[in-house]
Amino acid sequence: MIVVIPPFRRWAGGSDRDGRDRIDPAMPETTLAAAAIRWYDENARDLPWREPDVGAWAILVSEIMLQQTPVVRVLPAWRAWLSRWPTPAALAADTPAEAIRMWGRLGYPRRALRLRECAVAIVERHSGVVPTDLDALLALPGVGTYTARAVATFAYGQRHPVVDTNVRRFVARAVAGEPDAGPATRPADLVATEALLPAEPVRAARASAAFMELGALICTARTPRCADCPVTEVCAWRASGRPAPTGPTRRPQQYAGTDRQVRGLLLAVLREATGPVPHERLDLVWADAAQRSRALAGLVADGLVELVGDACVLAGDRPG
DNA sequence: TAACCGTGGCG
DNA sequence: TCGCCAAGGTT
Repeated sequence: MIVVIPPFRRWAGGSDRDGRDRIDPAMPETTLAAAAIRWYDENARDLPWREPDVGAWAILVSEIMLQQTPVVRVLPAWRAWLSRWPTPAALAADTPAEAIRMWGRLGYPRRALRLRECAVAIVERHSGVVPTDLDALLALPGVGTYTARAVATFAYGQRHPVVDTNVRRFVARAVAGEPDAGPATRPADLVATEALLPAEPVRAARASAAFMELGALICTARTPRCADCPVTEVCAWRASGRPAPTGPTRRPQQYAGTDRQVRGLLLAVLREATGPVPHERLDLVWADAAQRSRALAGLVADGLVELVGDACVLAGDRPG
């Protein structure tokens, strides 16, 4: 396996004179981490899942909810969810339908289903305690590379690179000098971010939180606030004159007129309903019958909806 | 790898 | 107005 030494190693360790090619545990933490943490100490948002006494379950719930969903919309949903289901066991004992209802309009309702499956798995495999092991976390439904590392890091203080879209963008700019990150997280992104982390685990966790916060508040996708950035002195993107993205811009995902919109409309009706919803009621939400039935079939296949005779209910809802 | 999977707010 | 974006995961 060929290991490519990224150019930021030139200054990542604070010294490049010995030409070292691997991270020395005793090496002082990176310029980026130190500056980011200093900034984070003064500028971090007061988000409830960052409070010191918050448990792993609450952090896991926040991470799932925050997938592709802005913080402001997650805040009330997170409070309501944990108030109702303070433990994995509590959620595991309830129906998918209630989880889907509680999810409200956060979007991507399959996450509600997976979060409940996650709770079931935690009860069955881990005695109701969110596992600490990275591989055990990765094995949970709805938990991928980012979420597993985020929980292991922020809930348990382990030292892992935590790479979300904010961190990818921040590292792509500050370290690689690129105007934006690639569309998906790659192993190389984990390697590049890991190289920036302080050696001490709890401080590494703080660095990860700081990188994420910088990406969310300063090193934003559209209009980066470089004037307020704590690492602007060492930012490779700024040093090269903030070049604009060159390659083909990936087209944004479509929504209007797609099956996803129809699924959303159908599920909104079922969420509000107290009993089984006749097909005639669902017919009202979308004119195209073929697309309507395709969307409904998708909801059923995903386990969000069940057919009860000539009507529909959220999965697990009692027909009567 | 790329398409699929919601929803709402903002520039 | 409407394209773009928001703490991804799954297939």
